[in-house]
Amino acid sequence: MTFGDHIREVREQRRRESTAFSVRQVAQRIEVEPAYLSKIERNLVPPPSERTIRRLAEELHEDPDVLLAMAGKVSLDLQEIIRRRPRRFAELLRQLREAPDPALSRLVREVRDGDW
Amino acid sequence: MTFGDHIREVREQRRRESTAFSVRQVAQRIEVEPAYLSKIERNLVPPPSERTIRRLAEELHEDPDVLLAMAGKVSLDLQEIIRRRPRRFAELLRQLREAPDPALSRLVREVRDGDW
DNA sequence: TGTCATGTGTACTACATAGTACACACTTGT
DNA sequence: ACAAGTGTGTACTATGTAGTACACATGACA
Repeated sequence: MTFGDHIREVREQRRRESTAFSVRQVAQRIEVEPAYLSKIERNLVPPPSERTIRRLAEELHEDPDVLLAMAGKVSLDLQEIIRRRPRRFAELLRQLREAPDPALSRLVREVRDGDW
Repeated sequence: MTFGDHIREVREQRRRESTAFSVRQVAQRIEVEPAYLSKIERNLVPPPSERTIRRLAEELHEDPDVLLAMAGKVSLDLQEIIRRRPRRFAELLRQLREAPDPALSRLVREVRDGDW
C-alpha cells in the first residue's frame, strides 16, 4: 500500500465520524492546498515533505515515523542521532537488519529498562 | 571541520607518499570533473552525492559512514533498515541518543557476540 | 624554452523537490 | 432553485541537488 492510499483510507475513516475530515478541511489545517492533498492521496505526486507528513500524522493520529517510512523517508532527528556517532550506529543497525522481530523488540525493551 | 576540509587534508596526506593523488588524478578515478572536486575541497559547493562520497571513501581509504556523516547524510542502506521497521528502530535510536559512548560500544559488542 | 600537468574561476545545465493558484463540475442541504 | 461545500484537472513556479565544460594562469622539468 502506498503512502497516498493509506492517507486516503485513514482520512475517510475519520470522516465517517466527524465531517471535519474532508480533503479541503484537512488541507486547510495542515496548511497545504486542497488540490495538492488530493493529488497526494491519489499518488499523482510523490509524498510530501517531512514537515507536511508530520502535520498529517498529528491531524490523523498516526505515528509519524511510520508515515515517514511509507513515504520512503527517515525522520531527520533519527538521522541526526546516527550522524553524531556514525560508526557505532552503522554497525548496530547492520547487525540488527536481519534480527527477528521478537528479538529486536526484546532488545528495545531491555535498553529501555536499563537491563544492560 | 567541514567535509571539504577533511577531504583536502586526507588527499594531501596521501599525496606526500604517492604523487597519484593530485586533484586531477583523484577526480578522474572517481569520475568527476577536477574543477568540481576542487570546489568540494574548498567548500564552494555542498558535499557531493552519496555515490561520489563512496568513491572518495574507497579512493582515500576512509570510512564511508563517517564521510557521509560529515556531509550531513546517512547511508541509504541504513535508512532502508529503519524504514522496514520504523517503530522499533525509532524507539531504539532515541533511547540510545544520550547513551554514553562506552555503553553504546558495549551494546554493539554484545549484540555482535549474540549475548542477548 | 617549450611542454606538460596542476589547481581553479566562470558559466551553464538537467533533474528533482515541494509545492501554489485558479477554474471547473458535481452534490447537497434549505 | 441556489448557495455552499466538495474533489479534482491544468498550468505554473521557486528552490535545491549534483554536477559538466572550458578557459586560464602558474609552476615544474627536461
